[in-house]
Amino acid sequence: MFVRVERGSAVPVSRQICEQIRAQCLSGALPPDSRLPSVRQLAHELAVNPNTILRVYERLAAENLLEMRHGEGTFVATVLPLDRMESQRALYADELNRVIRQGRMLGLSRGDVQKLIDEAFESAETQLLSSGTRQ
Amino acid sequence: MFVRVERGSAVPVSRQICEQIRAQCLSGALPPDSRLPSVRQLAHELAVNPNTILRVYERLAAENLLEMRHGEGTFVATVLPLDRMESQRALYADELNRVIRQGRMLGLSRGDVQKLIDEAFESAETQLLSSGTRQ
Amino acid sequence: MFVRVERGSAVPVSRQICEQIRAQCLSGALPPDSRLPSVRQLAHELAVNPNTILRVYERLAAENLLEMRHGEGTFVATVLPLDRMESQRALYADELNRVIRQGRMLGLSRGDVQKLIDEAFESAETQLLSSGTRQ
Amino acid sequence: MFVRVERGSAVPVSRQICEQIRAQCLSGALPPDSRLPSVRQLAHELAVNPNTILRVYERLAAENLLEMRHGEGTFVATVLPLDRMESQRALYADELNRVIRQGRMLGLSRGDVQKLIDEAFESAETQLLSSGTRQ
DNA sequence: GTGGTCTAGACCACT
DNA sequence: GTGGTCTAGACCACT
Repeated sequence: MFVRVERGSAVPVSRQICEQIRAQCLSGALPPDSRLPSVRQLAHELAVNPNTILRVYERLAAENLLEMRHGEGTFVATVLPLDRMESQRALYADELNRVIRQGRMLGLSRGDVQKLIDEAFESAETQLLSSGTRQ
Repeated sequence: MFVRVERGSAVPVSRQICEQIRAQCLSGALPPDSRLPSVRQLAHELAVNPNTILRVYERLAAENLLEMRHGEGTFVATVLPLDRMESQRALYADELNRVIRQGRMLGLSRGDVQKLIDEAFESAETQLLSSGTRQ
Repeated sequence: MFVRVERGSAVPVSRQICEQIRAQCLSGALPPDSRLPSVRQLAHELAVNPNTILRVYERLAAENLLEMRHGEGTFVATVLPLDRMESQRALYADELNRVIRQGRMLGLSRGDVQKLIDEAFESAETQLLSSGTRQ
Repeated sequence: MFVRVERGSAVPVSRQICEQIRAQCLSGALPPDSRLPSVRQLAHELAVNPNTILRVYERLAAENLLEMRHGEGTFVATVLPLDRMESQRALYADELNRVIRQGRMLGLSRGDVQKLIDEAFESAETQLLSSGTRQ
Protein backbone atom coordinates (compact mmCIF):
# COMPACT_ATOMS: atom_id res chain seq x y z
CA MET A 1 0.00 0.00 0.00
CA PHE A 2 1.20 3.49 -0.81
CA VAL A 3 0.27 6.31 1.52
CA ARG A 4 1.98 9.61 1.85
CA VAL A 5 1.18 12.44 4.21
CA GLU A 6 1.94 16.04 3.39
CA ARG A 7 2.66 17.66 6.72
CA GLY A 8 2.21 21.28 5.81
CA SER A 9 -1.07 20.71 3.99
CA ALA A 10 -4.33 22.35 4.95
CA VAL A 11 -5.96 18.93 4.68
CA PRO A 12 -5.79 17.14 8.06
CA VAL A 13 -3.53 14.11 7.98
CA SER A 14 -6.33 11.73 8.89
CA ARG A 15 -8.29 12.92 5.86
CA GLN A 16 -5.29 12.63 3.62
CA ILE A 17 -4.76 9.05 4.70
CA CYS A 18 -8.46 8.29 4.49
CA GLU A 19 -8.77 9.60 0.96
CA GLN A 20 -5.73 7.77 -0.28
CA ILE A 21 -6.83 4.44 1.09
CA ARG A 22 -10.38 5.01 -0.12
CA ALA A 23 -9.11 5.80 -3.62
CA GLN A 24 -7.00 2.67 -3.69
CA CYS A 25 -9.86 0.48 -2.50
CA LEU A 26 -12.25 1.88 -5.08
CA SER A 27 -9.77 1.80 -7.96
CA GLY A 28 -8.71 -1.74 -7.21
CA ALA A 29 -5.11 -0.74 -6.49
CA LEU A 30 -5.80 -2.50 -3.21
CA PRO A 31 -7.55 -5.72 -4.20
CA PRO A 32 -10.58 -6.94 -2.23
CA ASP A 33 -9.76 -8.99 0.86
CA SER A 34 -6.14 -7.88 0.84
CA ARG A 35 -4.71 -7.12 4.21
CA LEU A 36 -3.75 -3.63 5.27
CA PRO A 37 -0.88 -2.85 7.59
CA SER A 38 -1.86 -3.12 11.22
CA VAL A 39 -2.97 0.03 12.99
CA ARG A 40 0.29 0.28 14.87
CA GLN A 41 2.52 -0.50 11.94
CA LEU A 42 0.97 2.13 9.69
CA ALA A 43 0.99 4.62 12.55
CA HIS A 44 4.68 3.97 12.97
CA GLU A 45 5.45 4.21 9.23
CA LEU A 46 3.63 7.51 8.86
CA ALA A 47 4.75 8.79 12.23
CA VAL A 48 1.25 9.53 13.45
CA ASN A 49 -0.59 8.42 16.55
CA PRO A 50 -2.14 4.94 16.40
CA ASN A 51 -5.47 6.45 17.38
CA THR A 52 -5.42 8.51 14.21
CA ILE A 53 -5.00 5.41 12.06
CA LEU A 54 -7.59 3.53 14.06
CA ARG A 55 -10.16 6.24 13.40
CA VAL A 56 -9.31 6.23 9.71
CA TYR A 57 -9.80 2.48 9.55
CA GLU A 58 -13.04 2.74 11.54
CA ARG A 59 -14.38 5.43 9.24
CA LEU A 60 -13.61 3.40 6.15
CA ALA A 61 -15.10 0.33 7.81
CA ALA A 62 -18.28 2.34 8.46
CA GLU A 63 -18.29 3.12 4.72
CA ASN A 64 -18.07 -0.61 4.03
CA LEU A 65 -14.72 -0.22 2.28
CA LEU A 66 -12.72 -1.99 4.98
CA GLU A 67 -13.38 -4.83 7.36
CA MET A 68 -11.74 -4.91 10.76
CA ARG A 69 -11.35 -8.42 12.12
CA HIS A 70 -10.60 -8.44 15.80
CA GLY A 71 -7.28 -10.08 16.53
CA GLU A 72 -6.65 -10.72 12.86
CA GLY A 73 -6.17 -7.41 11.13
CA THR A 74 -7.86 -5.03 8.74
CA PHE A 75 -8.86 -6.04 5.22
CA VAL A 76 -10.29 -4.49 2.07
CA ALA A 77 -13.97 -5.44 1.93
CA THR A 78 -14.86 -8.25 -0.45
CA VAL A 79 -18.01 -6.52 -1.66
CA LEU A 80 -17.25 -2.99 -2.67
CA PRO A 81 -19.91 -0.34 -3.30
CA LEU A 82 -19.03 0.22 -6.94
CA ASP A 83 -21.15 3.32 -7.36
CA ARG A 84 -18.95 5.14 -4.87
CA MET A 85 -16.33 5.49 -7.62
CA GLU A 86 -18.50 7.98 -9.46
CA SER A 87 -18.88 10.44 -6.66
CA GLN A 88 -15.19 10.16 -5.83
CA ARG A 89 -14.25 11.24 -9.32
CA ALA A 90 -16.72 14.11 -9.26
CA LEU A 91 -15.18 15.35 -6.03
CA TYR A 92 -11.78 14.97 -7.63
CA ALA A 93 -12.73 17.27 -10.48
CA ASP A 94 -13.73 19.92 -7.93
CA GLU A 95 -10.41 19.50 -6.20
CA LEU A 96 -8.55 20.00 -9.48
CA ASN A 97 -10.53 23.12 -10.22
CA ARG A 98 -9.65 24.58 -6.88
CA VAL A 99 -5.96 23.86 -7.25
CA ILE A 100 -5.71 25.18 -10.80
CA ARG A 101 -7.43 28.39 -9.78
CA GLN A 102 -5.08 28.67 -6.84
CA GLY A 103 -2.12 28.49 -9.20
CA ARG A 104 -3.42 31.24 -11.41
CA MET A 105 -4.09 33.39 -8.36
CA LEU A 106 -0.48 32.94 -7.33
CA GLY A 107 0.37 34.72 -10.55
CA LEU A 108 1.58 31.61 -12.33
CA SER A 109 0.92 31.47 -16.07
CA ARG A 110 -0.89 28.50 -17.53
CA GLY A 111 2.48 27.34 -18.82
CA ASP A 112 4.08 27.58 -15.37
CA VAL A 113 1.31 25.53 -13.80
CA GLN A 114 1.40 22.96 -16.58
CA LYS A 115 5.13 22.58 -16.08
CA LEU A 116 4.65 21.87 -12.37
CA ILE A 117 1.93 19.42 -13.30
CA ASP A 118 4.21 17.56 -15.67
CA GLU A 119 6.81 17.28 -12.93
CA ALA A 120 4.13 16.05 -10.55
CA PHE A 121 3.11 13.37 -13.05
CA GLU A 122 6.69 12.17 -13.33
CA SER A 123 7.24 12.01 -9.59
CA ALA A 124 3.87 10.28 -9.13
CA GLU A 125 4.80 7.57 -11.65
CA THR A 126 8.05 6.91 -9.83
CA GLN A 127 6.45 6.72 -6.40
CA LEU A 128 3.51 4.60 -7.41
CA LEU A 129 5.68 2.20 -9.39
CA SER A 130 8.09 1.70 -6.53
CA SER A 131 5.24 1.15 -4.09
CA GLY A 132 3.70 -1.34 -6.49
CA THR A 133 6.95 -3.24 -6.46
CA ARG A 134 7.21 -3.00 -2.71
CA GLN A 135 3.74 -4.26 -2.03
CA MET B 1 -11.57 40.35 -5.62
CA PHE B 2 -12.33 36.80 -6.58
CA VAL B 3 -12.89 34.24 -3.86
CA ARG B 4 -14.65 30.97 -4.19
CA VAL B 5 -15.32 28.36 -1.51
CA GLU B 6 -15.64 24.68 -2.28
CA ARG B 7 -18.07 23.37 0.32
CA GLY B 8 -17.30 19.66 0.27
CA SER B 9 -13.53 20.11 0.29
CA ALA B 10 -11.26 18.66 2.93
CA VAL B 11 -9.59 22.04 3.15
CA PRO B 12 -11.37 24.12 5.81
CA VAL B 13 -13.36 27.05 4.46
CA SER B 14 -11.32 29.61 6.35
CA ARG B 15 -8.07 28.27 4.90
CA GLN B 16 -9.50 28.26 1.41
CA ILE B 17 -10.40 31.92 1.74
CA CYS B 18 -7.12 32.76 3.43
CA GLU B 19 -5.02 31.11 0.74
CA GLN B 20 -6.90 32.77 -2.06
CA ILE B 21 -6.57 36.24 -0.65
CA ARG B 22 -2.93 35.65 0.25
CA ALA B 23 -2.19 34.46 -3.27
CA GLN B 24 -3.83 37.51 -4.78
CA CYS B 25 -1.94 39.87 -2.49
CA LEU B 26 1.40 38.27 -3.25
CA SER B 27 0.79 37.97 -6.99
CA GLY B 28 -0.36 41.53 -7.30
CA ALA B 29 -3.81 40.54 -8.50
CA LEU B 30 -4.89 42.64 -5.55
CA PRO B 31 -2.71 45.76 -5.79
CA PRO B 32 -1.13 47.25 -2.63
CA ASP B 33 -3.38 49.59 -0.71
CA SER B 34 -6.48 48.41 -2.53
CA ARG B 35 -9.50 48.00 -0.36
CA LEU B 36 -11.03 44.62 0.42
CA PRO B 37 -14.74 44.04 0.91
CA SER B 38 -15.89 44.61 4.46
CA VAL B 39 -16.04 41.63 6.79
CA ARG B 40 -19.82 41.59 6.68
CA GLN B 41 -20.06 42.01 2.94
CA LEU B 42 -17.64 39.21 2.14
CA ALA B 43 -19.27 36.99 4.77
CA HIS B 44 -22.58 37.60 3.09
CA GLU B 45 -21.25 36.98 -0.43
CA LEU B 46 -19.64 33.70 0.55
CA ALA B 47 -22.42 32.72 2.92
CA VAL B 48 -20.10 32.15 5.84
CA ASN B 49 -20.13 33.47 9.36
CA PRO B 50 -18.65 36.98 9.72
CA ASN B 51 -16.37 35.67 12.45
CA THR B 52 -14.75 33.39 9.90
CA ILE B 53 -13.89 36.32 7.65
CA LEU B 54 -12.74 38.37 10.60
CA ARG B 55 -10.28 35.65 11.62
CA VAL B 56 -9.00 35.42 8.05
CA TYR B 57 -8.40 39.15 7.87
CA GLU B 58 -6.72 39.10 11.28
CA ARG B 59 -4.47 36.24 10.27
CA LEU B 60 -3.41 37.97 7.07
CA ALA B 61 -2.90 41.20 8.95
CA ALA B 62 -0.62 39.29 11.35
CA GLU B 63 1.32 38.17 8.27
CA ASN B 64 1.64 41.81 7.22
CA LEU B 65 -0.28 41.17 4.03
CA LEU B 66 -3.33 43.15 5.08
CA GLU B 67 -3.89 46.22 7.15
CA MET B 68 -7.07 46.63 9.14
CA ARG B 69 -7.78 50.32 9.62
CA HIS B 70 -10.34 50.80 12.33
CA GLY B 71 -13.40 52.58 11.04
CA GLU B 72 -12.08 52.61 7.49
CA GLY B 73 -11.84 49.06 6.29
CA THR B 74 -9.28 46.44 5.36
CA PHE B 75 -6.54 47.12 2.79
CA VAL B 76 -3.75 45.27 1.07
CA ALA B 77 -0.52 46.28 2.78
CA THR B 78 1.58 48.87 1.00
CA VAL B 79 4.84 47.10 1.79
CA LEU B 80 4.62 43.46 0.91
CA PRO B 81 7.06 40.82 2.09
CA LEU B 82 8.22 39.82 -1.38
CA ASP B 83 10.07 36.70 -0.26
CA ARG B 84 6.79 35.18 0.88
CA MET B 85 6.00 34.53 -2.76
CA GLU B 86 8.73 31.92 -2.97
CA SER B 87 7.50 29.77 -0.11
CA GLN B 88 3.93 30.04 -1.36
CA ARG B 89 4.93 28.63 -4.70
CA ALA B 90 6.91 25.85 -3.09
CA LEU B 91 3.86 24.88 -1.03
CA TYR B 92 1.82 25.04 -4.19
CA ALA B 93 4.05 22.49 -5.88
CA ASP B 94 3.45 20.12 -2.95
CA GLU B 95 -0.27 20.63 -3.29
CA LEU B 96 -0.11 19.81 -6.99
CA ASN B 97 1.88 16.67 -6.28
CA ARG B 98 -0.70 15.51 -3.79
CA VAL B 99 -3.58 16.10 -6.15
CA ILE B 100 -1.92 14.43 -9.12
CA ARG B 101 -1.08 11.39 -7.04
CA GLN B 102 -4.67 11.31 -5.80
CA GLY B 103 -5.87 11.16 -9.40
CA ARG B 104 -3.65 8.26 -10.26
CA MET B 105 -4.78 6.44 -7.12
CA LEU B 106 -8.35 6.85 -8.23
CA GLY B 107 -7.38 4.77 -11.23
CA LEU B 108 -7.40 7.67 -13.70
CA SER B 109 -4.84 7.51 -16.49
CA ARG B 110 -2.46 10.40 -17.05
CA GLY B 111 -4.57 11.33 -20.04
CA ASP B 112 -7.77 11.34 -17.98
CA VAL B 113 -6.24 13.61 -15.40
CA GLN B 114 -4.75 15.92 -18.02
CA LYS B 115 -8.16 16.23 -19.62
CA LEU B 116 -9.72 17.29 -16.33
CA ILE B 117 -6.87 19.75 -15.87
CA ASP B 118 -7.47 21.31 -19.26
CA GLU B 119 -11.11 21.76 -18.38
CA ALA B 120 -10.11 23.29 -15.07
CA PHE B 121 -7.84 25.75 -16.87
CA GLU B 122 -10.68 26.81 -19.15
CA SER B 123 -13.13 27.30 -16.30
CA ALA B 124 -10.49 29.19 -14.32
CA GLU B 125 -9.90 31.62 -17.20
CA THR B 126 -13.59 32.34 -17.43
CA GLN B 127 -14.06 32.91 -13.73
CA LEU B 128 -10.98 35.03 -13.26
CA LEU B 129 -11.82 37.15 -16.29
CA SER B 130 -15.35 37.81 -15.14
CA SER B 131 -14.16 38.68 -11.66
CA GLY B 132 -11.63 41.03 -13.22
CA THR B 133 -14.51 42.77 -14.89
CA ARG B 134 -16.49 42.87 -11.71
CA GLN B 135 -13.71 44.28 -9.60
CA MET C 1 -33.00 12.59 26.15
CA PHE C 2 -32.63 9.77 28.60
CA VAL C 3 -29.33 7.92 28.79
CA ARG C 4 -28.07 5.86 31.65
CA VAL C 5 -24.76 4.09 31.94
CA GLU C 6 -24.31 1.00 34.05
CA ARG C 7 -20.74 1.18 35.27
CA GLY C 8 -20.19 -2.43 36.28
CA SER C 9 -21.65 -3.83 33.07
CA ALA C 10 -19.74 -6.02 30.67
CA VAL C 11 -21.04 -3.83 27.86
CA PRO C 12 -18.60 -0.95 27.23
CA VAL C 13 -20.05 2.41 28.15
CA SER C 14 -19.73 3.76 24.63
CA ARG C 15 -21.82 0.88 23.34
CA GLN C 16 -24.39 1.35 26.06
CA ILE C 17 -24.75 4.99 25.14
CA CYS C 18 -24.74 4.21 21.43
CA GLU C 19 -27.48 1.62 21.73
CA GLN C 20 -29.69 3.81 23.86
CA ILE C 21 -29.49 6.76 21.52
CA ARG C 22 -29.94 4.52 18.49
CA ALA C 23 -33.03 2.96 20.04
CA GLN C 24 -34.53 6.36 20.80
CA CYS C 25 -33.85 7.63 17.29
CA LEU C 26 -35.41 4.60 15.68
CA SER C 27 -38.40 4.46 17.99
CA GLY C 28 -39.15 8.12 17.62
CA ALA C 29 -38.59 8.85 21.30
CA LEU C 30 -36.12 11.37 19.92
CA PRO C 31 -37.99 13.08 17.08
CA PRO C 32 -36.21 13.77 13.77
CA ASP C 33 -34.21 17.00 13.68
CA SER C 34 -34.30 17.36 17.44
CA ARG C 35 -31.10 18.53 18.98
CA LEU C 36 -28.98 16.33 21.18
CA PRO C 37 -26.94 17.61 24.09
CA SER C 38 -23.53 18.88 23.00
CA VAL C 39 -20.62 16.48 23.15
CA ARG C 40 -19.22 18.18 26.22
CA GLN C 41 -22.50 18.52 28.03
CA LEU C 42 -23.42 14.86 27.68
CA ALA C 43 -19.88 13.86 28.59
CA HIS C 44 -20.22 15.91 31.73
CA GLU C 45 -23.67 14.57 32.60
CA LEU C 46 -22.59 10.96 32.21
CA ALA C 47 -19.15 11.57 33.68
CA VAL C 48 -17.30 10.14 30.70
CA ASN C 49 -14.60 11.60 28.51
CA PRO C 50 -15.81 13.94 25.74
CA ASN C 51 -13.93 11.82 23.21
CA THR C 52 -16.11 8.88 24.14
CA ILE C 53 -19.27 10.82 23.38
CA LEU C 54 -17.75 12.25 20.22
CA ARG C 55 -17.05 8.78 18.89
CA VAL C 56 -20.57 7.65 19.75
CA TYR C 57 -22.02 10.61 17.86
CA GLU C 58 -19.66 9.98 14.93
CA ARG C 59 -20.63 6.33 14.79
CA LEU C 60 -24.33 7.14 14.77
CA ALA C 61 -23.72 9.84 12.16
CA ALA C 62 -21.98 7.22 10.00
CA GLU C 63 -25.14 5.12 10.38
CA ASN C 64 -27.18 8.11 9.16
CA LEU C 65 -29.06 8.32 12.43
CA LEU C 66 -27.47 11.57 13.55
CA GLU C 67 -26.24 14.66 11.79
CA MET C 68 -23.35 16.65 13.20
CA ARG C 69 -23.42 20.29 12.18
CA HIS C 70 -20.14 22.01 12.80
CA GLY C 71 -20.49 24.88 15.19
CA GLU C 72 -24.19 24.22 15.62
CA GLY C 73 -24.64 20.93 17.36
CA THR C 74 -25.76 17.37 16.79
CA PHE C 75 -29.24 16.51 15.55
CA VAL C 76 -31.40 13.47 14.89
CA ALA C 77 -31.41 12.87 11.14
CA THR C 78 -34.50 14.00 9.29
CA VAL C 79 -34.60 10.93 7.08
CA LEU C 80 -34.32 7.83 9.15
CA PRO C 81 -33.60 4.37 7.75
CA LEU C 82 -36.86 2.80 8.85
CA ASP C 83 -35.86 -0.76 8.09
CA ARG C 84 -33.17 -0.52 10.77
CA MET C 85 -35.91 -0.94 13.37
CA GLU C 86 -36.44 -4.56 12.36
CA SER C 87 -32.89 -5.71 12.89
CA GLN C 88 -32.71 -3.82 16.17
CA ARG C 89 -35.66 -5.73 17.52
CA ALA C 90 -34.23 -9.04 16.33
CA LEU C 91 -31.01 -8.30 18.19
CA TYR C 92 -33.07 -7.36 21.18
CA ALA C 93 -34.76 -10.75 21.26
CA ASP C 94 -31.30 -12.39 21.32
CA GLU C 95 -30.30 -10.16 24.18
CA LEU C 96 -33.38 -11.15 26.16
CA ASN C 97 -32.69 -14.81 25.55
CA ARG C 98 -29.16 -14.43 26.86
CA VAL C 99 -30.28 -12.63 29.99
CA ILE C 100 -33.08 -15.03 30.81
CA ARG C 101 -30.74 -17.99 30.45
CA GLN C 102 -28.26 -16.22 32.66
CA GLY C 103 -30.89 -15.91 35.36
CA ARG C 104 -31.75 -19.57 35.29
CA MET C 105 -28.05 -20.44 35.45
CA LEU C 106 -27.74 -18.36 38.57
CA GLY C 107 -30.18 -20.80 40.10
CA LEU C 108 -33.11 -18.44 40.04
CA SER C 109 -36.51 -19.99 39.43
CA ARG C 110 -38.72 -18.71 36.65
CA GLY C 111 -40.76 -17.01 39.32
CA ASP C 112 -37.72 -15.30 40.84
CA VAL C 113 -36.64 -13.95 37.48
CA GLN C 114 -40.16 -12.82 36.63
CA LYS C 115 -40.34 -10.94 39.90
CA LEU C 116 -37.10 -9.08 39.10
CA ILE C 117 -38.49 -8.33 35.66
CA ASP C 118 -41.66 -6.85 37.10
CA GLU C 119 -39.58 -4.62 39.34
CA ALA C 120 -37.46 -3.63 36.34
CA PHE C 121 -40.62 -2.68 34.43
CA GLU C 122 -41.79 -0.49 37.28
CA SER C 123 -38.47 1.30 37.64
CA ALA C 124 -38.23 1.74 33.85
CA GLU C 125 -41.65 3.40 33.73
CA THR C 126 -40.65 5.82 36.43
CA GLN C 127 -37.35 6.75 34.82
CA LEU C 128 -38.65 7.09 31.31
CA LEU C 129 -41.61 9.15 32.43
CA SER C 130 -39.50 11.54 34.42
CA SER C 131 -37.06 11.92 31.52
CA GLY C 132 -39.98 12.60 29.22
CA THR C 133 -41.03 15.40 31.48
CA ARG C 134 -37.50 16.71 31.79
CA GLN C 135 -36.86 16.83 28.10
CA MET D 1 -21.95 -27.99 31.25
CA PHE D 2 -24.03 -25.64 29.17
CA VAL D 3 -22.41 -22.63 27.60
CA ARG D 4 -23.68 -20.62 24.73
CA VAL D 5 -22.09 -17.64 23.04
CA GLU D 6 -24.09 -14.94 21.32
CA ARG D 7 -21.88 -13.72 18.52
CA GLY D 8 -23.38 -10.32 17.76
CA SER D 9 -23.67 -9.30 21.41
CA ALA D 10 -22.06 -6.21 22.87
CA VAL D 11 -20.87 -8.39 25.73
CA PRO D 12 -17.42 -9.76 24.86
CA VAL D 13 -17.31 -13.50 24.20
CA SER D 14 -14.91 -14.18 27.04
CA ARG D 15 -17.18 -12.42 29.52
CA GLN D 16 -20.20 -14.29 28.28
CA ILE D 17 -18.43 -17.59 28.87
CA CYS D 18 -17.01 -16.44 32.18
CA GLU D 19 -20.36 -15.33 33.53
CA GLN D 20 -22.09 -18.50 32.51
CA ILE D 21 -19.54 -20.77 34.13
CA ARG D 22 -19.44 -18.59 37.24
CA ALA D 23 -23.20 -18.69 37.52
CA GLN D 24 -23.25 -22.45 37.24
CA CYS D 25 -20.54 -22.87 39.83
CA LEU D 26 -22.28 -20.60 42.30
CA SER D 27 -25.75 -22.02 41.71
CA GLY D 28 -24.58 -25.58 42.04
CA ALA D 29 -25.55 -26.48 38.49
CA LEU D 30 -21.93 -27.49 38.26
CA PRO D 31 -21.31 -29.41 41.49
CA PRO D 32 -18.07 -28.88 43.46
CA ASP D 33 -15.12 -30.91 42.27
CA SER D 34 -16.80 -31.78 38.98
CA ARG D 35 -14.55 -31.66 35.98
CA LEU D 36 -14.87 -29.07 33.26
CA PRO D 37 -14.16 -29.73 29.61
CA SER D 38 -10.50 -29.26 28.68
CA VAL D 39 -9.43 -25.90 27.35
CA ARG D 40 -9.07 -27.26 23.84
CA GLN D 41 -12.31 -29.16 23.88
CA LEU D 42 -14.41 -26.23 25.03
CA ALA D 43 -12.57 -23.92 22.60
CA HIS D 44 -13.46 -26.31 19.83
CA GLU D 45 -17.11 -26.68 20.90
CA LEU D 46 -17.63 -22.94 21.08
CA ALA D 47 -15.43 -22.18 18.08
CA VAL D 48 -13.27 -19.71 19.93
CA ASN D 49 -9.54 -19.48 20.35
CA PRO D 50 -8.11 -21.76 23.06
CA ASN D 51 -6.38 -18.76 24.59
CA THR D 52 -9.78 -17.23 25.26
CA ILE D 53 -10.89 -20.27 27.24
CA LEU D 54 -7.58 -20.42 29.04
CA ARG D 55 -7.96 -16.84 30.21
CA VAL D 56 -11.51 -17.55 31.40
CA TYR D 57 -10.39 -20.57 33.41
CA GLU D 58 -7.50 -18.59 34.86
CA ARG D 59 -9.77 -15.73 35.84
CA LEU D 60 -12.24 -18.04 37.55
CA ALA D 61 -9.37 -19.87 39.25
CA ALA D 62 -8.20 -16.48 40.56
CA GLU D 63 -11.72 -16.03 41.97
CA ASN D 64 -11.39 -19.40 43.70
CA LEU D 65 -14.28 -20.82 41.75
CA LEU D 66 -12.17 -23.20 39.67
CA GLU D 67 -9.05 -25.19 40.35
CA MET D 68 -6.65 -25.91 37.54
CA ARG D 69 -4.74 -29.08 38.30
CA HIS D 70 -1.75 -29.36 36.07
CA GLY D 71 -1.85 -32.50 33.96
CA GLU D 72 -5.29 -33.43 35.27
CA GLY D 73 -7.73 -30.82 34.13
CA THR D 74 -9.90 -28.04 35.49
CA PHE D 75 -12.39 -28.59 38.32
CA VAL D 76 -15.03 -26.72 40.21
CA ALA D 77 -13.52 -25.70 43.54
CA THR D 78 -14.51 -27.82 46.51
CA VAL D 79 -14.88 -24.84 48.83
CA LEU D 80 -16.99 -22.18 47.21
CA PRO D 81 -17.21 -18.59 48.43
CA LEU D 82 -20.92 -18.71 49.17
CA ASP D 83 -21.33 -14.99 49.66
CA ARG D 84 -20.39 -14.41 46.01
CA MET D 85 -23.86 -15.57 45.07
CA GLU D 86 -25.37 -12.44 46.56
CA SER D 87 -23.34 -9.97 44.53
CA GLN D 88 -23.92 -11.98 41.38
CA ARG D 89 -27.65 -11.72 41.83
CA ALA D 90 -27.43 -8.01 42.53
CA LEU D 91 -25.48 -7.51 39.30
CA TYR D 92 -28.07 -9.62 37.56
CA ALA D 93 -30.84 -7.31 38.66
CA ASP D 94 -28.91 -4.38 37.13
CA GLU D 95 -28.54 -6.31 33.90
CA LEU D 96 -32.28 -6.97 33.80
CA ASN D 97 -33.02 -3.32 34.42
CA ARG D 98 -30.81 -2.31 31.55
CA VAL D 99 -32.40 -4.78 29.17
CA ILE D 100 -35.95 -3.90 30.10
CA ARG D 101 -35.24 -0.22 29.66
CA GLN D 102 -33.66 -0.97 26.32
CA GLY D 103 -36.86 -2.68 25.21
CA ARG D 104 -39.01 0.27 26.16
CA MET D 105 -36.62 2.61 24.35
CA LEU D 106 -37.03 0.55 21.24
CA GLY D 107 -40.68 1.50 21.39
CA LEU D 108 -41.90 -1.90 22.55
CA SER D 109 -44.85 -1.93 24.90
CA ARG D 110 -44.64 -3.73 28.21
CA GLY D 111 -46.79 -6.43 26.67
CA ASP D 112 -44.46 -6.82 23.69
CA VAL D 113 -41.46 -7.20 25.94
CA GLN D 114 -43.24 -9.62 28.24
CA LYS D 115 -44.16 -11.75 25.26
CA LEU D 116 -40.52 -11.94 24.16
CA ILE D 117 -39.59 -12.81 27.73
CA ASP D 118 -42.08 -15.67 27.84
CA GLU D 119 -40.61 -17.03 24.65
CA ALA D 120 -37.13 -16.69 26.11
CA PHE D 121 -38.21 -18.65 29.18
CA GLU D 122 -39.54 -21.46 27.02
CA SER D 123 -36.42 -21.66 24.90
CA ALA D 124 -34.24 -21.54 28.02
CA GLU D 125 -36.09 -24.50 29.58
CA THR D 126 -35.56 -26.56 26.45
CA GLN D 127 -31.88 -25.77 26.18
CA LEU D 128 -31.07 -26.27 29.81
CA LEU D 129 -32.96 -29.53 29.94
CA SER D 130 -31.21 -30.94 26.92
CA SER D 131 -27.83 -29.89 28.25
CA GLY D 132 -28.67 -31.53 31.56
CA THR D 133 -29.21 -34.75 29.65
CA ARG D 134 -26.00 -34.31 27.74
CA GLN D 135 -23.88 -33.68 30.79
C1' DG E 1 0.68 -10.35 17.63
C1' DT E 2 -4.18 -8.02 16.26
C1' DG E 3 -8.05 -4.47 17.11
C1' DG E 4 -11.10 -1.84 20.93
C1' DT E 5 -12.10 1.21 24.82
C1' DC E 6 -11.18 5.05 27.48
C1' DT E 7 -8.89 8.96 29.60
C1' DA E 8 -6.66 13.61 29.74
C1' DG E 9 -5.64 17.36 27.46
C1' DA E 10 -4.03 20.67 23.69
C1' DC E 11 -5.30 23.20 19.85
C1' DC E 12 -8.09 24.19 15.63
C1' DA E 13 -12.37 25.45 12.91
C1' DC E 14 -17.21 27.12 12.43
C1' DT E 15 -21.69 29.78 14.24
C1' DG F 1 -20.59 28.43 22.45
C1' DT F 2 -20.38 24.17 18.88
C1' DG F 3 -17.81 20.08 16.64
C1' DG F 4 -12.94 18.19 14.77
C1' DT F 5 -8.11 16.74 14.95
C1' DC F 6 -4.37 14.84 17.21
C1' DT F 7 -1.31 13.17 20.77
C1' DA F 8 0.22 10.08 24.62
C1' DG F 9 -0.65 6.41 27.04
C1' DA F 10 -3.13 2.73 29.88
C1' DC F 11 -5.57 -1.35 29.78
C1' DC F 12 -8.73 -4.84 27.70
C1' DA F 13 -10.24 -8.51 24.29
C1' DC F 14 -9.46 -11.85 20.49
C1' DT F 15 -6.26 -15.02 17.30
